[in-house]
Amino acid sequence: MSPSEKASSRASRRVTVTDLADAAGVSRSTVSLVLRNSPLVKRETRRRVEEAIERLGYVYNRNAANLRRQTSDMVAVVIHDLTNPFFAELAVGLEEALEAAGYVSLMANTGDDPERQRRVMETMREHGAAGFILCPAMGTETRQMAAMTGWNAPVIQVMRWLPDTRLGVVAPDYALGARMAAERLLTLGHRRIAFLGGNEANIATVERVRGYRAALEATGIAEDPTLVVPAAVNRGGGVEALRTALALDRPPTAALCFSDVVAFGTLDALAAAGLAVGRDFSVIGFDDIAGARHTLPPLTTVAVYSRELGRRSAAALLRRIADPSEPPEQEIVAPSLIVRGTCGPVPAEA
Amino acid sequence: MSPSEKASSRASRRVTVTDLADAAGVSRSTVSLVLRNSPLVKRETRRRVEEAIERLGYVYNRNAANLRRQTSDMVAVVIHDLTNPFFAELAVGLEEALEAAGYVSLMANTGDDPERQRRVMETMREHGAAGFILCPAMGTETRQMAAMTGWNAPVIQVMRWLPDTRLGVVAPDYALGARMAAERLLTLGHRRIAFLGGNEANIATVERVRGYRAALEATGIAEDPTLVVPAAVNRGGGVEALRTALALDRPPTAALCFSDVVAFGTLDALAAAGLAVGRDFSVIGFDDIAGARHTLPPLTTVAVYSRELGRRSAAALLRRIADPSEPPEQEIVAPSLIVRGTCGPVPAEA
DNA sequence: CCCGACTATTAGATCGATCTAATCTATATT
DNA sequence: AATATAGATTAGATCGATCTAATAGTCGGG
Repeated sequence: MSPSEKASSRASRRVTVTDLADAAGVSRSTVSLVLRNSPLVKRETRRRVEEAIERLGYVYNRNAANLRRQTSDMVAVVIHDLTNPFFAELAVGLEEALEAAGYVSLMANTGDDPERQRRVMETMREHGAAGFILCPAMGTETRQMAAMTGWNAPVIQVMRWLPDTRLGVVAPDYALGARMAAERLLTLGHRRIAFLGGNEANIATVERVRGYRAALEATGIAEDPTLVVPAAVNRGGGVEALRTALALDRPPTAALCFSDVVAFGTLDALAAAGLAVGRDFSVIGFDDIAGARHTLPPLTTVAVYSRELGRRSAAALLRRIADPSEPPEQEIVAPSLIVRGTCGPVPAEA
Repeated sequence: MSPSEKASSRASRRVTVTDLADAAGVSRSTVSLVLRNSPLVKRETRRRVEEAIERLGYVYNRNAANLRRQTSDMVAVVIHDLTNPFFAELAVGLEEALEAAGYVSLMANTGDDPERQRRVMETMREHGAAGFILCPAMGTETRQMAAMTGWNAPVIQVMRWLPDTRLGVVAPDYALGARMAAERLLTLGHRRIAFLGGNEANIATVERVRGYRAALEATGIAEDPTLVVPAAVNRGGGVEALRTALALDRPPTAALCFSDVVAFGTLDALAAAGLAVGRDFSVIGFDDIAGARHTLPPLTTVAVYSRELGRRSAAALLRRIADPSEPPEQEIVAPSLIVRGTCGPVPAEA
């Protein structure tokens, strides 16, 4: 192993199969067979090649191999906001499952910028990504999504989706989650229930509101559009939305929030208004992020299991990569209601 | 140009420069010049080639180009925990800067598993990553890091680093941050100050404790080892550490926490113990994550600007990719103290 | 001693782009 | 008219691996 010192110290050309072939006294073909663990090669020959690999410090070139084999072991993961813990969990679940399956992740954060999204997806396509996992940026045009169906790689939308395309989808059943949450509040006697946060341009809001309305309707409660208060999906949005709701002529006694983060803001604003959460006013969040169990009182919320959704979308993509003829599926996963301490019966004087 | 039609309608083989050359009636070389925007080609010729690109739906193959040019436009980003908002911000800053520079990010989450880290780094190396950004998993062996210096691609450690290697580092000045925080508490009259959370196997803890000790020593305060309470760097760890500290014979009147998340737990535990934060007990966090301004009272903390650190580490890596002879730098960035509401003068009766 | 049936190995083409060095016009210079 | 110069294009080798089809070598059966 001492002669190898020289080779590794020279920072020159990289070591290739040809070098290995020369060093081991065999052909490139044989080296290639060894690299791919073919049973065709004789024990002793394999040993010689492996010794050369070790001695010369050979590094396999996956890009060259993929080029020749017309395959790819890269998957594109395009998320709109990784700093949102909900999507960070998703990304981690995705990457974990892809790595386990032998794929490597090309990851990008679009910051909800459709133009940047278009750019990175194009670049990843030029890199020969075997498939795409996409959480579409707000404002993504239908045309752009439709164009992707022409690509020869499968695309799975996660968490958000555009309604009119024939691409795969993996997402929580937002409508069901919202419905379960609203039903909980109805059971507790609440009749004026607000929906706080979100934006009807976003499918995730549309679906949640749909579930919320369905629950009210099933109980025979007349719809009051003023109770649906759009707002930014961050903590500040929650503060603002609650203030708006409380200022109504007939204010609500409970609120269903777009997300846990929005619910945090709502709790802040309730504290500021001197209202006791769970007694004077009830709140339910959405997502069940890590912080949800630590609010005071702990937040009742709808768990969507984003890490698990990451694993499932990876699995769905891998299925379609393995068999492109498989039709795209819409996998809508049921969430569950996590009852903690922010909900109580409707206050007496109401 | 009509015989080419057949090729595009068959969903079979991908379109290559050769197809474009045939369609435009020029050679592959000329097509290649057009693709790279060379000024050598005549206006009219370029037009013909571009028309063919459009018509045949050509997709550039970056891997093939990189193979031939012996270059790479991929950078490896290996983070130990993306679900930690502090690191998520880092990753977003990194990816943003890399994308702007024309690179694509191979991203992986190691979950603090050194073996998984080794595996993904090896895979990314085989993909020909032009450089590596690594936040080393806890328990990473020095040997493994040393091996990377033999790779022909630059490696930058971020946020955490192993002390004995000659790789680049970009990180906050944890010692300075902790020192500033401790000095703040000393100025307010506190004499018994605890350090809560972290683990001395982690350089980030070692450094913070060093800064904390330096501040005490400069004020002539004798060191009390019982006041340094190791704990998990999550919310539960903060709860536990504070309880331990309060149970001491001579309990502290203030605490410097390993991170904001630990500080959140500390605030939880203080509330549970019936102590008023900022009056009975003072707390300072570390990181300044998004939730820090929303605690009650808002958390005084040390801001490390992780997104900016992401940009800087990307810049440092790109410099070394551009000029490999450039020596690795250690870029230790000064943080700043963000004074909010969790600190007050030392209570009278103490 | 030849033939078929294995086992182990290999020469050479190939994946999709780029690069080098050469070729071929057309125009300007002497 | 011959030559130099610049502009536009191209043939063919090349990057690092893999694949196909062919070739040696070995052995037993007839």
